[in-house]
Amino acid sequence: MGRGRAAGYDEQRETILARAAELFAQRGYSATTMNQVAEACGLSKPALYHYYKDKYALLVSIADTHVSRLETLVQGVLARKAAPRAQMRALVEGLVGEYAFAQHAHRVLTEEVKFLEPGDQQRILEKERAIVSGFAKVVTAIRPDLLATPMGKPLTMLLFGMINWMFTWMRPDGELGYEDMGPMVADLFLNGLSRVAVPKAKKEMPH
Amino acid sequence: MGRGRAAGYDEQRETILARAAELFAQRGYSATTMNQVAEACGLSKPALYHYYKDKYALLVSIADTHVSRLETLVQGVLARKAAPRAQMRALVEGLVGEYAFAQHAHRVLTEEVKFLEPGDQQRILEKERAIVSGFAKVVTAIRPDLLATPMGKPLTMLLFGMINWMFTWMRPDGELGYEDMGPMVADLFLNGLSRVAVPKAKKEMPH
DNA sequence: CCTACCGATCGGTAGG
DNA sequence: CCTACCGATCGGTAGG
Repeated sequence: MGRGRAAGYDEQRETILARAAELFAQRGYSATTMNQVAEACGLSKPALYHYYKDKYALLVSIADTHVSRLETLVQGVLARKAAPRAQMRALVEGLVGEYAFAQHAHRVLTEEVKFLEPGDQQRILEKERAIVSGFAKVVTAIRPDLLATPMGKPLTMLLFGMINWMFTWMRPDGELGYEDMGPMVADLFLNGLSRVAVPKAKKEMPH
Repeated sequence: MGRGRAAGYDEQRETILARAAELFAQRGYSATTMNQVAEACGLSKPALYHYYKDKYALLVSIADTHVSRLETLVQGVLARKAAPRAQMRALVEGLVGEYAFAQHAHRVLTEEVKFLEPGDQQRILEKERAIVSGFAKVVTAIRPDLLATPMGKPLTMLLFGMINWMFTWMRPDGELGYEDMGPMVADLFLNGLSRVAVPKAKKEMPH
């Protein structure tokens, strides 16, 4: 593709996005300068602006690309009908793998959403909600009794906490790699979930 | 106490710290302006600078105060000798309670550490490591067989993930409050931890 | 002399 | 694709 565009235009855009994601993840969106992005890409600042309209376009593109990949992954797992516990393992391992593949983009997605303008933020949070819903559906398939409680979503979010937090403390040279973590997380969560107590007489909301 | 200082000086400093923590948590350290901090405190900017040397002093003070409270809490629980599982419940519920009490400071501690200068960052990460160590000690007291594996610290960090991530999704008007979450997290983790599989023939590092 | 503050403006640097 | 800049806004401080 690229009639009218130099060969390598799209590749260059992807490279820029990856470098920008790394810088945004390390220093934060608002503390990263476009000079730093340009330098990391081996480009002059005007050259950088040839590929992306402005700094904000980089942020939106990183978040959009990543959250869409995650959503596709979740829909794919749910489409393959399987036992709930097997689906949960597939979801957890798939998500950990996706994050390992794009850990900088993932940290940007989780920590820099606050810099998105309302419209973009809403669109991306919508996709995040779809991802969480997919997980929550499997959680309540494993523990149908939780449907009568307000615990389904909180338990699902605890699972996301384990996974999302991994990328703040794991080091690539650590003893365990991402491929070890997926099963460990699934194990811990599934074993815990099976036995979580349902509080009796959980307060019904008055309205 | 205030020989030479006006009455209310220390109270004013605490108020400023709380307001700054809220702004830093919402907008990020580097995107928050000293004008915004001053305005949130009902002070002029020069008045604000009367209480804190500069913007950076606010960040260090927020992080230091909060991490020290957490460390004190953990040491206190460990000092009261009790059964490991009871200690774990006390740690989790204590930590969740501390976070609920200072959720803005907590988000600053977890998300804005990157803006600390190397010396300050090291001192604070040291305290964080002490906190994690306290938890890890109880984890291996519950599952002594994990001492022979590299899983003790990762499992502990999964627990921190559940707790730290709570503050990104819980809403004060949600169906469940922080007082409900502590027991739920402890339940999920303890039930899961008891049954986490130890992979056989875990790779020994060659050096 | 002190503190607690205000209106105005400084030197530097950001995105573009 | 570069040097050279701009409009604006930042953190921090002067005099009073």
